[in-house]
Amino acid sequence: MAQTYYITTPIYYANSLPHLGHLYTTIVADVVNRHKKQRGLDTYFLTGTDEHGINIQRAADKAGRSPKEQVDFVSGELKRMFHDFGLDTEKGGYDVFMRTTETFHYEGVQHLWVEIAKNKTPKGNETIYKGFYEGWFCAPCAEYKTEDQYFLAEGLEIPLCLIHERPLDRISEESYFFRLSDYDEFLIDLIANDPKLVQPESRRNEVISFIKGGLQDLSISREKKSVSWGVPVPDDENHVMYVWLDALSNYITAIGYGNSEKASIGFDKYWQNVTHLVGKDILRFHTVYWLSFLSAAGLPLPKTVYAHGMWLDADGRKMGKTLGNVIDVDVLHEHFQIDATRYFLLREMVFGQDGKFGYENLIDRANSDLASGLGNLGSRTFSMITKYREGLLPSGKIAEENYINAKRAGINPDEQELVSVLEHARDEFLRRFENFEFSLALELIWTVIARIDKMISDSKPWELIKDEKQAETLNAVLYRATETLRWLCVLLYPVMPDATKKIYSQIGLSENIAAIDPANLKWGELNAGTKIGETEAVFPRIDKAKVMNEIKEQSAVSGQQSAEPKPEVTAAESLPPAVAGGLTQPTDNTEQQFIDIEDFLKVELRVGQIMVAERIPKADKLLRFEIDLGEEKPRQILAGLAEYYEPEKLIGRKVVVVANLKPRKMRGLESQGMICAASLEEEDTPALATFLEDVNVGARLK
RNA sequence: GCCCUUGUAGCUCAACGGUAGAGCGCGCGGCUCAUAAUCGCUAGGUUGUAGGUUCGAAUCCUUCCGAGGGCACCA
Repeated sequence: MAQTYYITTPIYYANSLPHLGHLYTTIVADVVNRHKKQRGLDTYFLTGTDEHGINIQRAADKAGRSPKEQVDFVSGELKRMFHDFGLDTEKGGYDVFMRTTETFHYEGVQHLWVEIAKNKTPKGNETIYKGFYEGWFCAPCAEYKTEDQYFLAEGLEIPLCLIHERPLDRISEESYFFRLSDYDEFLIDLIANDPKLVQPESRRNEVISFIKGGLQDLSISREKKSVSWGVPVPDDENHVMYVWLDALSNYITAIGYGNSEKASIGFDKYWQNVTHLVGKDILRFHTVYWLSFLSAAGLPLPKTVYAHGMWLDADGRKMGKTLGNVIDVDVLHEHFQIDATRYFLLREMVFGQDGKFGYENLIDRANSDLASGLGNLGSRTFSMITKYREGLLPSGKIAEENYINAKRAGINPDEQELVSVLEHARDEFLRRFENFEFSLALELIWTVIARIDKMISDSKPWELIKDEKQAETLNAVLYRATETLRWLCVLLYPVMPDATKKIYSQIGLSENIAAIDPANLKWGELNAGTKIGETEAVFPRIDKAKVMNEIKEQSAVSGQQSAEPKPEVTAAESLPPAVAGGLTQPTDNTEQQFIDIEDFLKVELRVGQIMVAERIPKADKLLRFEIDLGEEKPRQILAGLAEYYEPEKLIGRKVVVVANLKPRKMRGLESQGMICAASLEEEDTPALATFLEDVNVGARLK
């Protein structure tokens, strides 16, 4: 019976639309999955969406949908993207698109809860207990605030909400807790003793030092009255499970843990050898929490949790809407071959580190490595076979009496030298692949390509053809090039399934390379006499200037569009909250409050022009502005925009300023007002309020 | 604020105590089978800064400057 291999991407949170990050993780998982299948393993590949929680409710409310409609929409969009990029089941991609709103998952995760509750922690305590979750709560936001979401004003003890700048309430609610604090020693032993478990090493060290800092018990439920969109806690109708327990357990429920619907997939079979791919931002949850949960339930642990890095723009900055440096997956799909994108993603990023992604870099890679490199090697080889040998692959054997001629042409009569090189490259490639060193593995393959190119250039087949005595030398060159290409197709198949299949069939072969184990490749198995198939460019050269222009025009257009509010969102938002609230919005804490015109007029909004904008040393978020409001001198105003805007680019811009806001000190600097900006989601880039018409500095808004 | 990582040729990175390398890009030359592809050659770095340890430092230690990351209930 074949060994099994189970690989997962995170299930993506269904509150935002698909982006490059989703695509990247899923492509890597797909590559690994195809590779393991080639190696003969019985694999299972999971991706999907995480569909519960307060943020889903909010996203749904904002879009005027029910939570179910919201998650159906987002998971549909994600599936569409995966389909576009050939990652779906029909194309040999994922085996299951998991959704946490499915009934079998409810069953499974409830079963898991009960199993955990039955057991004791490593220190002999109850694993789950009832207590109170206490935190700083902002009523207008209707949520608990974490440390980075509030600030302490000078002289005050009660923190203020960063959004509303009003005091938070200290409140508590009943909650079930998982006794995570009992798992610190267990986790440290586990992670420190198994270097493969948490990778890469730098992240592993971070996780260990985090655990050493001490673990707090984890709240794993919320009262139904505050969060209703979730899996009910077994035997307590007042609670639903809170995010992580629900989300993480998808990896086991999807293959049949605790439910009968998926039992046939085989929990016992696949759960014995698991690899989780995650983004570095959620590594902790997949190690500290997940390993503890599993252990508490008496279940086997995954073999590897690998955290990959983030894609930055070509200049190394985070991608964001305001900077306009987001890589648009639809643009990728429209302008680039899927396989070129796959190759780029694996070749350009050292897996585990951050990487830079620019369309220009992608084009350069595609042109130099794929078109000029692999593609051209195929093209020149097949063309020579067609021209010189009527399209039939000659034998690579050189008779002894011709050795001298071969040597004269710079060709080693003994092909064993090349075979050793190739075998070594293959073994090394596989080793690097096992270690998730994709970029190194691919780099190595390209040294082989260079070697064959050099063999051709050195032996000059176009001259060999003129000399009858060199017929066998020429044959050997052609055979060696073609046989090497066959090997490369098999090796590169997981990364570029489509292109390698094409090249393979251009060689004239028809087996399914998805099922050929590269470890079993043997030199010489390519038969002489093979008829070269139809040849056309597998990697067409990309006209850089042209494509870059098209992309620029396109993003200019879509930029304008996204500056306009999307109709569906607008419609929903313009409804009174009571109507837009949907099914689950609790009405108690969203009391509708109207203000009088007098109230509004108390707020002095004025047009200001930014004269100076600069970063503040050691402050991640704050920018310091000097803004001309038509007063004697410009005002100093601080605003938390540093993550979203380049200060230099803001100079000269006219903005809306709250002019009579009580001055306040931040980082030792006094802020004399506030700049108005709009954002839908909290993590959205705030858009600065501005004017289409020319307007005088100091003008009042009313 | 505390902790960690990092700063090497135009770009991406390698060398991790012993005369600084590769790929891409640039320049020149050769070749024509090939997707203006390919082959060869050249150029270009006092290895962020200032000290120290050592026979010898990009590599170890310290200072400073710059960049990135981690410091939990948000998936």
